[in-house]
Amino acid sequence: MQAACNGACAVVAPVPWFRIVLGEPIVDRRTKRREATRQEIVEAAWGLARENGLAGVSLRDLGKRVGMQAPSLYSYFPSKAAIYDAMFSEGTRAFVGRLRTLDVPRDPKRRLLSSARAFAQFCVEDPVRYQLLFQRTIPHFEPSAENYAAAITTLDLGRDVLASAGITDVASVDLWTALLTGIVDQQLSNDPGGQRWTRLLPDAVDMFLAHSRRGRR
Amino acid sequence: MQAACNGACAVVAPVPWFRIVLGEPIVDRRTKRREATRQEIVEAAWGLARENGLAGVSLRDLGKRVGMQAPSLYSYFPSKAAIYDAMFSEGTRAFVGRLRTLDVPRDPKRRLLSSARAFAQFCVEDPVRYQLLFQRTIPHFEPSAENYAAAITTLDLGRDVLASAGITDVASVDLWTALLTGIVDQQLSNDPGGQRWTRLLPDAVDMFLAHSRRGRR
DNA sequence: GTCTATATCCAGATAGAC
DNA sequence: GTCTATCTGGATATAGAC
Repeated sequence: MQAACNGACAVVAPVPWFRIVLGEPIVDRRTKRREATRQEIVEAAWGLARENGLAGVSLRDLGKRVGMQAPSLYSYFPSKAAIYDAMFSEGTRAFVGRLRTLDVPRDPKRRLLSSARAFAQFCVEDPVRYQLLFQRTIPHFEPSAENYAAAITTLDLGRDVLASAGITDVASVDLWTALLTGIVDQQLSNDPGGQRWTRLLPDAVDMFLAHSRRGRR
Repeated sequence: MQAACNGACAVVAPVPWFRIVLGEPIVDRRTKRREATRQEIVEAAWGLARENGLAGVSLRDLGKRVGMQAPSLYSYFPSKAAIYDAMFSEGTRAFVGRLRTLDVPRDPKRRLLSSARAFAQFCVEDPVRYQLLFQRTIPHFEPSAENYAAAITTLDLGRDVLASAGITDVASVDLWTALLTGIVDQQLSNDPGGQRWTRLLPDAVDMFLAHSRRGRR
């Protein structure tokens, strides 16, 4: 394939930008292969992060894991931050995908509990992903503007669930996010792998709804 | 005792351990001076940590700040971890000191709110200290066994406050810690310097007490 | 105790041959 | 695209003179 396309078409991209924007499949074999390798690198990075922590991902180890030398990674990503960014992007996509599979019960209480469980489950099942997406603890990395924006709109979905239960005032929403993230955080840091805190979710929903209803009387 | 005094008096300890434990003043001039320098180093380390993050404390910078070359620090601490440990120890001492200044209202609700406010205030006023003491996010550091034990017994004081309000079951205690730490965490990460979440504390206490009382009927 | 000099190790990133 | 070799800079820690 290299031989069939020497010289010119290495420079000129055969796929116009609007086809990418419209989400059409990228047919060019080389681009496809390249994308597959990028994906492979990102997955290896996740593996390393789970083993050594997010900050423990080095390009040397990463190269070793995908079977190439560290500098070769720069053919696929312009910097290490770009790799983190790709991970971040993949994480938010996974989160959106998870939300889509969620059934939406009629009863507000069930609905709130359902979404809370989904969120907690998503966080707890992959602490490193949680750390990258929701905590901002990694030394010199911040997600790119577009990725960050995507994450924000994603988190607004949680607000919508509350709104559908008739809860819209800022104080209540803030109280709910504090309660939910507090449960997740305690679970992850004090009983990783268990469910000492996540099992309190139904209790938490009861408590919260009773209180916010009382406040609205 | 070796363990209770690592670093400072590791080589020659002119002061018997029980005098330290009893809190008697250390009279030896050399030891006194040495202790003062150690304290100076620890304070400089806090300053650096507040500016560059906990992981951003390097021995080079630290030496520069206290006016000595980096290797000279090893005359005062056997390792960088020992410096973190001294910071950790100082942090827990500050926390205990804070708790002591706390008035203890008769009314359980006021008492709970009072302790919650004290905890939140302590965390929020120095995020780096909070990170070192209560989150365990710093790369290769874990507090020494004794320091960790001290911190644990300290945190048990929070449990005692709940017990004095008649709340002793694990689920309720866990729910309370999740709620409290969730508020602090949201405050620190989403509105640093403000009080968007901490001002919800009275609300949170109301909600929690109403729910736990209902559960005990 | 403090210094200089250095050891050792690791990181991300670049240059240029092939 | 991938490699080797290297640059640059950072870290903790040690050796030994003074």
